[in-house]
This record gives sequence, structure tokens and C-alpha cells, in this order.
Amino acid sequence: MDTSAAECARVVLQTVPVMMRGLGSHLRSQTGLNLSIPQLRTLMFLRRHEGASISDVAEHLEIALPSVSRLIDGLVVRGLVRRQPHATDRRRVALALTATGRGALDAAQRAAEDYLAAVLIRLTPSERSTVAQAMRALRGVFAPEREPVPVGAR
Amino acid sequence: MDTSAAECARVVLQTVPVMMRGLGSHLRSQTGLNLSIPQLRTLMFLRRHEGASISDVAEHLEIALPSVSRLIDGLVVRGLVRRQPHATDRRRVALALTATGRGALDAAQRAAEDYLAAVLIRLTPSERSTVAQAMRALRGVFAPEREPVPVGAR
DNA sequence: GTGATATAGTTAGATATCCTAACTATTAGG
DNA sequence: CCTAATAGTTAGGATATCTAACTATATCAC
Repeated sequence: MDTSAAECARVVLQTVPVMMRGLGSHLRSQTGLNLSIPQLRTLMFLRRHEGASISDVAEHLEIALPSVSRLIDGLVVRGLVRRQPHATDRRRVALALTATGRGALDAAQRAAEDYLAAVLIRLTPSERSTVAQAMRALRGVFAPEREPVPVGAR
Repeated sequence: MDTSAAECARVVLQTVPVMMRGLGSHLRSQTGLNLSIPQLRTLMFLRRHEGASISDVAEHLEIALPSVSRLIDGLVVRGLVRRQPHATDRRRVALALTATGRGALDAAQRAAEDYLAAVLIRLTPSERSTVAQAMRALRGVFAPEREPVPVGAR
């Protein structure tokens, strides 16, 4: 059975904000880690891109530079991220996870996945398969892979 | 092909925040309506539940009472929602959309759906069908229907 | 009935998420 | 070199959340 984009959009709009609300709330309070989703996404990006700049993060998360600057401030204050001078460009900042940051990231990611898994367990295996397929398709259009430019080295 | 809850959780976590980021951003700035997702969800709830109280909204959106109080403040200041005295319980507030609010809601919902549809159009019809099915399944576990208690009349 | 308790909502104060505009450094180009 | 572009921060604003503390009203128990 085919589904129009409009019809599909409607059911997405009815569903996705609720999932996010639950996930964010769980991450923020339930786990003692007190990380928001943007903070988690930032840490995940920095794990994959050691030495990334503020601009790199902004581009990846699609948020404005000043917003990232503040976001990083918070993570630095909490000891999860280090701001270091860039090797060759003194305008830039090279960001990196601290050991604490890596630990917090692992814990938060596990907490997020556990939360989702605990809800998803109520689906049938076949429904979960449908969900996974759907998510992969959505990722393809909402979060297209960018060619892996060696971050911070342009 | 079956999919474990953990595996499914992982791909959900990689996908859903990106979608929400795009949607929120679009709603906030692209449309001139300047409504956030919680604001949109509140208006949608009030359309279905004329006369709902602050607590009703809090319960539906799963956010704390004071948060709702402020959220409503913003909508009232912008003329989208009316706070009225409850007929029989003077502790309560009966919320209702204004005509302006109804208009803004329609426009915002259309904007949100159009945004999503514009991205979803890039999927094949069969992929969209999978997505719609997945969303319905997810809605079942993340946003279970509550029996329709006549809101504001307990 | 009245006094304790429970419920509805607001206020206050905190941190985080976003934005735009305006600024400071630094680098790169003509 | 001097101007342009780039990287980042600061400032100021609206919204999103929370907890704690408060007011007002309703209910229950005796």
C-alpha cells in the first residue's frame, strides 16, 4: 500500500515529537547525567571528529555559530570537552573530549538507547524490523552522509 | 529480518533528533509564524480539547505545571490562546484557542507537514509506506491513546 | 461547620536552546 | 600592505525545562 508524502508527514508529525520529548526528559533527569540532546549530539560528533572546530560542530548540528559557542562553554565548564588552540590557524579552536567526557558520553548514549529499547521492546519483532528500515530510509533523506572531510584540517 | 530492540534503538537515536532539529528550525524561522514545537503541540491539543486546564495540557505534553503556565503565558501574550475562569472550580483555568490562534495553528501545522512532505517526497512510495507503518507502530507505544475523559469537567 | 489536606496555578530562580547583531582576531588575496 | 573573508565570542532576547516555595480554592473527616 503506497503512502503519499503528505499522509506520511502527518503521521510523522504526530509521532516524532512525542518520542523526542520522552527521550530528552529521560536523558536530562532520569539518569543523573543531566545531558540534553544537543549536548549528547555534540559529544557524539566530537568522538568521531577529534579536533573539530566550533564551525565544524555548527555545520554538523545545523545550528548557528554563537549557539555552538555557548553549547561548548557548558561542556567545557562541566569538564567534558577541552578547547585547544589549533595547530596552524590561530583563529580556530580544536575541540576534544576529555576522559570524563568520553565516560559521560558512553553513559548517556547507553541511557538513551536503553530508554528507547525499553519502549521498543513492546513492539513485535516484525514491527521493530519495519521501524529500523524506516529509520534507515529517513536517515538517508534527513541526515545524508557528508563525504568525510578531515575535520579541522582545511 | 528481525531486529533487536537495542539495534532498533540505535538507529532511532541516529535519526530522530536530526528530523526534529530540521522541523523545529523550519517552524521557528522559515515560516514567519515563529512557533516552537511545544507551542504547536499545545495549540493542537487545545483544538481537540476546548476548555482544557493547565494540568490537562501538562499531562498531555508530559511537562511540569510551571512550564505549562509559562508556555501558555507566551501564547496568551501573542493572542493565540484565552485564559478563562472555569465554570465550577475557581482554582482552574479554562483554556481556549482564539480565532487568531486557530489560524496560526492551521498555518503552522500546514508548514510543518509541508516541510516533512518536501523531504519525504524523496523516498520511494514503498519506503514511505514503511515509514508510515513504522510511525503508527511507534505512536502506539510512545503516545498511547488515553480514554477521552471530557477534559476540564471532572 | 471548621480544620487539615489535597489540588490548581503562579512566581522565582536556575540552566539550556536557539536566534541575530555587533564585535575582535586572524588569515588570505589582490 | 590593505582589504576581504573567516573563526569565534559577547550581548541581548525569546522559549523550554526543571524544582522549590507560594497563594487560592476545594474537599474530606470529624
